[in-house]
Amino acid sequence: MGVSISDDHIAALLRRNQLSVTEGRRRILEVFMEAGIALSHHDIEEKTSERLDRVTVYRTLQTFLEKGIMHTIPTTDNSVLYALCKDTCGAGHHHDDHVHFICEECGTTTCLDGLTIPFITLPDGYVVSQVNMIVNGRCKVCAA
Amino acid sequence: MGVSISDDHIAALLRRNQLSVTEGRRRILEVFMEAGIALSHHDIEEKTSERLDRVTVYRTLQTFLEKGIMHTIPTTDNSVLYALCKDTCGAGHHHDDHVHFICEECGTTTCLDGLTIPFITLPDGYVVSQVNMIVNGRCKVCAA
DNA sequence: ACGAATATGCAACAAAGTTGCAAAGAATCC
DNA sequence: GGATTCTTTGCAACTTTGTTGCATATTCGT
Repeated sequence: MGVSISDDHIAALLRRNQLSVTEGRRRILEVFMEAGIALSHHDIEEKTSERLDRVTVYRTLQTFLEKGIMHTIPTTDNSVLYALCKDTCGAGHHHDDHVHFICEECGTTTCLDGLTIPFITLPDGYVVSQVNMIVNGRCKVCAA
Repeated sequence: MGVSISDDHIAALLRRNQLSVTEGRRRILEVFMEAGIALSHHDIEEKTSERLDRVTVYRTLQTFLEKGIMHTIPTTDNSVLYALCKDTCGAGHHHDDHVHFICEECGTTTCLDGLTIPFITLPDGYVVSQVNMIVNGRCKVCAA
């Protein structure tokens, strides 16, 4: 089996973050890149089952979060969503300042990368480290 | 045991929302009013255990959400948080447009009622129904 | 105070997430 | 390229979280 260009890209991404290149990590990153939207743990399990153990998926996502390869997206219901970070994100410094959109109809969550979260001023004494903005509604496809 | 003023207030709140006044509902609302901050299901179980069944807590919170007595707050980790709505909220029309603050140090989540979420314009085709804004950082007490 | 309607607790279950450990797989060094 | 070392994976067992059906208890209207 040959290694395609995007496989190389994935391998490079992993090595850049001091992670060994394994089949499981490759597969999970592929799933995210193909999907292009934010995915829940459950989504990932479905798309990789018969290949990866539940526990492996948990641990891999945890690792990706720590390395800053992915970030989580808060949702109004219980589910935690994971999404790939832009290349400009590193382990320490996240540039995760874009708006997230969750469609009530089709359920997909997209990163609105072009839309920066507006700056807000908190009451005295509060120190801000991260701001999240989640918009619920109907997406381009469903609202049409 | 006499009925205090705040008990009366709680009873009135329940009746206003077409809910019968029960010991469990009273207790849960009391817990929230005493706490003054957003609580997870787990928090509530702890503070009401020996009195209320797990299932009752789940069902009561669900009911409060439906009636608009409470709202949920999204968090970057898994947990779902519940908070009392302002009196101006009703079942249909939520005025839940304030910023939520989660302290990384003490873990408390507060509703910054005075801080309204700034208006944003989404790309063409998107229909907005709700906007959430969650700020992570250090609260007044912990940052001092 | 009585009867209808609703809420509660229990039990059993389903789903989600965690931990320890042995085996398999990657990376390193020669 | 092959052995060694370190990391990752899968399995099993478990904890936590959330759900459902049903009998009992509680609330509310009259």
